[in-house]
Amino acid sequence: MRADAERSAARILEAAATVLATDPNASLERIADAAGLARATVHRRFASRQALLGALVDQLNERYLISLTQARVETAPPVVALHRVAEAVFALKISHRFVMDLTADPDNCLTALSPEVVGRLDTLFTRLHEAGAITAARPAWCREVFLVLLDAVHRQPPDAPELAPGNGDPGSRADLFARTLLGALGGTP
Amino acid sequence: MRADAERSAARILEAAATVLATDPNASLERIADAAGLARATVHRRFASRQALLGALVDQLNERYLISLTQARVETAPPVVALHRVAEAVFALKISHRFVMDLTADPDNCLTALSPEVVGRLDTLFTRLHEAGAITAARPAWCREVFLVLLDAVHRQPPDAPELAPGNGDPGSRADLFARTLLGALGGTP
DNA sequence: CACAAATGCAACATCAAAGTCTCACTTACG
DNA sequence: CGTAAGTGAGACTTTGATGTTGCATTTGTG
Repeated sequence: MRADAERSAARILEAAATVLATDPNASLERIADAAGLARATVHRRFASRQALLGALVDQLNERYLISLTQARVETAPPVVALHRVAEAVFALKISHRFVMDLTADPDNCLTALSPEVVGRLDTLFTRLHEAGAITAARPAWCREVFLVLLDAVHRQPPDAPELAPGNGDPGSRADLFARTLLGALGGTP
Repeated sequence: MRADAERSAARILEAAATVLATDPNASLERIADAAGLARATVHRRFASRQALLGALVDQLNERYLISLTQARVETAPPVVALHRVAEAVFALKISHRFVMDLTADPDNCLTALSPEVVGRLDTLFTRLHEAGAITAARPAWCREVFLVLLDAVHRQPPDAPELAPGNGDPGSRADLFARTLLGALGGTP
């Protein structure tokens, strides 16, 4: 594969992430426009819409794994790890409505988040519980709240008072998110 | 309008609420099937898909208003009112993903929840804040968390341990929801 | 009962998006 | 530089959903 082809694929994935964040049902043409490419090129790089979505999910999972590793979810103090994960996730600028839609899709047997990502997230929640940072014990419940709150914080405008004074940068959002999540799961932020 | 026609309209709205809860993009044919009616009948009762969605939103708002009034959000102790509203909302069995999707839709200028519902919800949040039940001060932020957590609790299976021992009835879900929301907004459930 | 209204059924038109193909062109890379 | 690969543009087919219409049948209501 030539270098520019690879670049095109990357631009398409980036554009898809951006466009699908605000409209999970956007057409491939809108994605192509956002990427500055012709619609035909999208079809050349990705055989079908399903394939593009799959590649997007794969990329999401890869980046999640990197973030989870860098946050040392298995070894660092769990609350610290949570903040690190949150900051990394907001830096990704990925819409989690998209993930929720995929997991809720009936004809989509595979959950959007890979088993490895789910497992490591669950590890984090288990450690948070053992450390007394949260009272919720069941990782599946924690994960659900985790995802919807990511979405909620992601949608706040950059000038929301809750985000002060960082003004919407990933760190500021991560703080609000971690505080809200810990409270929601029965902890004392 | 004849009595059975009115019944059909009601059945369609009910089926639409059920089907759209699991798939916000379900076709009118699936909704018609769920209602046990022909697709043509759906088009007779509702001129267009948009009209059906509008009617669904109207019904949602009506029921919300009734619930807010019955919960006495303006006068009862705010935490009690919150529990009452939550219980009523879960009894409605309405998907809030649907609402979120509508509010996020770019070409849908009108927000799904009516100004009156939004206003009365904001009153509740303001009273919760004044009473010291939550620390979050901005109603818009509270509303966002309110909606996404409704969705999260709504999606929990009836046998989730968090719901014990009511086993998924509206009251049990309402308790989990209120506890989670208060914690998320900085209170002490 | 008798009539008007509602429904089911099927056919039809319309439309947007997905997917395929060709061809002229541009660009990367050996 | 020359070739092979990538791209843009456009035409085309297919598919699924929406919306419309006509007609026979059923059903509610005065």
